[in-house]
Amino acid sequence: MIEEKLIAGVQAAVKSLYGMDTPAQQVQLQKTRDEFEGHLTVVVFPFVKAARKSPEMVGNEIGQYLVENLGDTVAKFNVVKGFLNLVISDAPWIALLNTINADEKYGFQPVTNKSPLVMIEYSSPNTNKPLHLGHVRNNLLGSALARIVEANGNKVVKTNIVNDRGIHICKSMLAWLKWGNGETPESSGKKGDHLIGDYYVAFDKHYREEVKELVAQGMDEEKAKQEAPLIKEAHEMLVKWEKNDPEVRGLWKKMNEWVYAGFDETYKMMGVSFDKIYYESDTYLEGKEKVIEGLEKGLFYRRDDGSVWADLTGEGLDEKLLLRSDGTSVYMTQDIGTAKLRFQDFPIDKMIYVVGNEQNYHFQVLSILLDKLGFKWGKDLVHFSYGMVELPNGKMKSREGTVVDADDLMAAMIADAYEASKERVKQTEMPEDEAREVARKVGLGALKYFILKVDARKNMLFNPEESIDFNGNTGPFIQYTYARIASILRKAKEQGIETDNAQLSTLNAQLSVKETELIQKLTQFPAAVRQAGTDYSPSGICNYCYELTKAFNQFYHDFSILGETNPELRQFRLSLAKAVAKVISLGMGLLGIEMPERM
RNA sequence: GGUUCCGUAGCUCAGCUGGAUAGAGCAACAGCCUUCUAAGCUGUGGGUCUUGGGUUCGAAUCCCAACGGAAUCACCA
Repeated sequence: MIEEKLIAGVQAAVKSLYGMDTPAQQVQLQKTRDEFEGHLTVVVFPFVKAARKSPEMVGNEIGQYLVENLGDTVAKFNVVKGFLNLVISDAPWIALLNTINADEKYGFQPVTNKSPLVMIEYSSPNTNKPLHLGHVRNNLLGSALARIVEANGNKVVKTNIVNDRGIHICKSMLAWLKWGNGETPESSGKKGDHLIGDYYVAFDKHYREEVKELVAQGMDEEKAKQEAPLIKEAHEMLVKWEKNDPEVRGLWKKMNEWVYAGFDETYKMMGVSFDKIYYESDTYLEGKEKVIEGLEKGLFYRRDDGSVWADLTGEGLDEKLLLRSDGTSVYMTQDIGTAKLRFQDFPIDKMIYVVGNEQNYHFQVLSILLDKLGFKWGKDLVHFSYGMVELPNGKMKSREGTVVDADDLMAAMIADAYEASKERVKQTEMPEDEAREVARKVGLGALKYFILKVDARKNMLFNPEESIDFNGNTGPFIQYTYARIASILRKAKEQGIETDNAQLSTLNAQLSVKETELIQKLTQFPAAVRQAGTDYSPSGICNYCYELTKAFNQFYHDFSILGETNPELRQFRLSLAKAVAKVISLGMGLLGIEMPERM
């Protein structure tokens, strides 16, 4: 509101002073740097040529004009080099604070029937092992993105494509048959996904021993990998699965159910959910049809051996296989099939795939193919490509036992948070169940913030030796600030001070710089949400929340809220604190981070 | 080799639609709890923004090249 007014004011000033018409975009309005006095700064360089005066003179003339014509908004100004710094008067800030407090969903765009429908795919696990840290990054990014996109006024459908078929599942099944002795999640007390993961590992171990033995007998290693009895057996199982062999299918179904039950627990703890889940066993045949259709339309071509290809050399890419010579599907074909089903189920306007950056090429190709096949959203599909989580020694490797398990990690974070809270000197007496609940919020908050604050594109480092911090630029720092405000609001209520929907009018006191700048920070929230939506950037929300929190803590340190003797000023500060708590909670809520009322 | 991404303080990271003297956190050191929660606040030290060119009033930010790192280029998924 203030900014629009100022931009119009500068336009009018330039027109009146120098006779020049200025497009609004050319008026550069930015936040004044901390070392100068002011809230907003106009960069005057663009007007210097037309004015034929020095930047300082131009700044002074425009500043003077603004004070004279926008006196209710611009209190005073100063000019440093080519920068015109404007001090905004108190009244507009108080009005803004009122609007923030009046709007429960401040900064969010409403979703209506006319809103575009955005489908977001994330998670996409294999059913042969439990989720690890890499999946955690995927899930947190995906679910945060879904909330951010929704907050920007889109209908969102969260989807998950589960890779439930293929040779990897057969490996687990085979190992379970051979060495499982009928072990179930109930009999062993293990989570289903961990149980299946253990058999996958067991398969791998025995298989490698077999290969080693064959090599020792003089067989070529490549050949040994194909000829090892275990892998041959697994392949036979896969063939049976594809032929719908009742026994294999029965076992497959049973073991997948165990895995899903395990995943559900993990998802629930992580706080992620889906509106629609697809299974590759349902979609992998669908793509074939689409490819044949494309073949008939002349989009693709068939080679002599019967395989089907897309020629993408015109797009600067290679040729891509779509159907093997034996007629079976490849990965790309499955994704086409999944797209087909999804489009039947939902009127998709935009599709976002949250998938690691190792698949950049795949999605480049998929976009072109879907476009050729007539999916209106194919061309503009978004591959939200994120970097790997690396350990100090490089990637996680299951063979070396360096995989960071999602369940273990979350449990460890919660335990750490619990300990940290016990160690605190000023620990208020808290019932045990509340202490556990707070530890859950704080532990998970630390983990989520740690992962989401990093630019998604970048590879990030996780050191299992060092526990994730609870101090500094962290989730708990922000949660702590929220809890402090909650505590103040509780105390205010106890003292009979009204904190609900108190609309402030002009105060009988002058606001401090820290106070007006805090309101200014609050007014930047809608822009932060918008920016995060257009950039697909959860980390932008983290940055914003951190800056806001830091600004509040400085204010909190310097000023007393309940101790303020001027009742109007006290009311204002309560109102300000309340708005900060709300915006923190909305922002962190977009990231899936919960706020504790005390900690 | 082709393509894409990354390179900012000892470490982990912001800042990148061009604007003022490049910022946080961690780690180190020095302060602040009889006062609304010290998971906080304040201060000190720490930089050739990988390098070299270019564009311009102005470049960490845009362009080109080099160097370093990562991913990918399967009848695997």
